[in-house]
Amino acid sequence: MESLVTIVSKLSNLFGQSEESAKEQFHLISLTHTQMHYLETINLLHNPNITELARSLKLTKPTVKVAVDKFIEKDFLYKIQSDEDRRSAHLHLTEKGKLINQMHDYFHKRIAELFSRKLNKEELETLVGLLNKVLSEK
Amino acid sequence: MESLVTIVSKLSNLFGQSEESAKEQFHLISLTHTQMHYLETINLLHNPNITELARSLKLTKPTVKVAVDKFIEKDFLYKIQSDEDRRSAHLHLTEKGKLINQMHDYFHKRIAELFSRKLNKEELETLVGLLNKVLSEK
DNA sequence: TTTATTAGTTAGTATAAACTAACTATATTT
DNA sequence: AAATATAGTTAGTTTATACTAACTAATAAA
Repeated sequence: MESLVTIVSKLSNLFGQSEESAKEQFHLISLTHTQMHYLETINLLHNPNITELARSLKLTKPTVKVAVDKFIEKDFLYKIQSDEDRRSAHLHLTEKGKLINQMHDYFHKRIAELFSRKLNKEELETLVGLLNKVLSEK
Repeated sequence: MESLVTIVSKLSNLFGQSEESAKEQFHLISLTHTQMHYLETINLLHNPNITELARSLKLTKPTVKVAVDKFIEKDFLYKIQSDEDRRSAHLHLTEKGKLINQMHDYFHKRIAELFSRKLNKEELETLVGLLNKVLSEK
């Protein structure tokens, strides 16, 4: 059990460092952790309005409004007015905003590559099977 | 290969969520990500002085000084004047400051428990072996 | 011993990140 | 039609996070 906890700790560090390095690679160092979280959440929610985004982030609407305005200013986001409800507008990621997803994909690929490099085909299949079991529901 | 990247992505999410939930459990939600990073780095460096901490965090000394003063104010850190060099002081974590490490330990244990719950003894040994191989040097 | 370097601090500035209170305009309920 | 609720905004405030420039005190080099 002791060795398992140690491995989890090392794995956690690997993920953290790998994400940091991917962030550099994609020239996203200027973004704070909070800002990354905004863009990730907008991507996850699929063009939310400000109310939905604020609820998901557990922040107030004025707080989110200020942040969103800065993203629009910096060309990471744009708004589209809703047809159904003219009070509301949906947030969309620009190409620049989508960089964050690409960065995540890259970072996951890099770790997958490390796995592939260290293990042979058979070992890799075993590992995938076991991790799938760990990550399965319930 | 596709499935491996998917698993890495899920694993990454598991780690992220697990850390968030551990942070709540330890009443550390009031700390920002940046502040967590300070305390983690101080722990890692083992009682650094401000110059060493600033270098490691890649920030200027005045920036770090301001942050450290707030931590001292809030009883997360204390300073001990150096005997060898009377200009310098070493930073120490208080019991409250050490909560961050305990939180990390807890979060790693929780993930280790999930692994143990989903796999039998034999599978667990195989997984530990494979992950060790992945995490080995070079 | 004078000079240069180093550790830490102080002061001033800028931006990010959060809040509450109060507002406008549109939609919904009564 | 009038009252209520909702989406978004504006204004004002606080604290965190970063910087540069300039300083004091102690140490190391010339």
